[in-house]
Amino acid sequence: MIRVAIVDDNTFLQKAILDKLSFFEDIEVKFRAFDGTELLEKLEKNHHLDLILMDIEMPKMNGIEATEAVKHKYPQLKIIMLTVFDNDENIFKSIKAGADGYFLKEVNPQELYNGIVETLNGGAAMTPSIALKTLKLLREPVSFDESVNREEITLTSREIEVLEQLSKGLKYNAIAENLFLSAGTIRKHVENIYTKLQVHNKLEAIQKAKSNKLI
Amino acid sequence: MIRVAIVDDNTFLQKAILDKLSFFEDIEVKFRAFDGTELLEKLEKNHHLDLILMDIEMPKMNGIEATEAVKHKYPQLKIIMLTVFDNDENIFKSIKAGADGYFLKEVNPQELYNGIVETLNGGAAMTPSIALKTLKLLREPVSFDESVNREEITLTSREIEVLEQLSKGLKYNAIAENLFLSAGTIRKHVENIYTKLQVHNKLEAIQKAKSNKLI
DNA sequence: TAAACCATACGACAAAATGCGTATTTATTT
DNA sequence: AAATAAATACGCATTTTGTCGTATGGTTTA
Repeated sequence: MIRVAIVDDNTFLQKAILDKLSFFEDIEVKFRAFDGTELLEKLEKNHHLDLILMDIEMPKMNGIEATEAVKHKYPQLKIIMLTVFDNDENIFKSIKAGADGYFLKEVNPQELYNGIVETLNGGAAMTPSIALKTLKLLREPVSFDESVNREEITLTSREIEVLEQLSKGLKYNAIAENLFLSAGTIRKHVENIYTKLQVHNKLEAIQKAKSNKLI
Repeated sequence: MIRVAIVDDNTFLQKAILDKLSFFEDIEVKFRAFDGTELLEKLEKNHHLDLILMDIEMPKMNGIEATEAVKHKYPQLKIIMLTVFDNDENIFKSIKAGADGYFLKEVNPQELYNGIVETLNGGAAMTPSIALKTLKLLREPVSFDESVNREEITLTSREIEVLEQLSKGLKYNAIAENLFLSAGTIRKHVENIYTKLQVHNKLEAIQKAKSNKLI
């Protein structure tokens, strides 16, 4: 059985998706949610899921933010975006957020089913019109991204130096020796870095710093 | 003052480099070593250095291995390769190992000095003939690399799954919940991963796995 | 059928990392 | 001159990691 969740604020469209899935006996819709917040709550209690069909336009937490949050906490869960809008920005942001596929809601049942199966087999799935847009986005990089997404975070040069050594896998003591400081100071720098980047461990700090081109 | 170390197994060539550097009063040669092993030993006691001039052909531990080791432990130290050979493989491997510059030993004093200063200012330095080779190497990727460097490491699918979640910054408990296992099992998997990859922490495991295209 | 490997699980100890508070000195900015 | 930011440093409590050993059932393979 393929365990699926549907996230959409529109009851009518939720029903439409349910109908499409009802043709296939090996798909079980474990639950539905009306926005990202509700999805995360329900996942807390039951993340015994394979895949999420996610709308984008939703109140409270939209599908892109939700995708980011889910992928961060449950990287093994597959997510297919299922939305009526196909503008470049949504597609781009969804991919960035970690979506595994992107369908328009007008997709027919069989294609949707195939897409789900392919995604679970480690592939990606999208309607042709979306695929074309994806290729174009790849050919001409940048655009909304970068400027929009990049937050205003500044690290001091010392902090960057520490972070760079951290990213090599060095321990606090080793970094302290390298920079002729006490280990306590390194720890304080790291602490300040975490606060600035709003993260709670090395890995996240390094990843966030890299995505913001700080290191 | 710019603090420099010279690593070369040939006393005669060591002297030649010393002579070239002697023209510049702001360069102080802190010590000399005859191979990578000796360099590492001396660095243990005194890594209050700015830059290392490194030969490639040396007994015990050659310049490429030494560069890798030094860069791993003391990422802030700059390293300029200084060798008589300019074959593609050496250049490529040196760059991979983290060298900040690459000069042939026939380089004249002023150019060497300029290269050192530029490197310390965050740039890179190399003789034009090397620069050309570098560009060519960039244009036609692969070659010796990949196949040579890549070791035979295989992780089980479960281990890869765990490693992927690790790379997202998840803690053992979170991964355990995601995969419906005990935290102890996750730790055992991680332990096995470390043994296979011959590393001792998350960061190194993730980096090694990525460079071997395991994740 | 053994042997080897894999996935699972627990316990124990040491080392490392994280979070929070506090404090001093120096430089920069208002 | 006062306020602010940066770099340095220590201490304490707690959590997380890393390393070791051991064990069991299942699967694959020689």
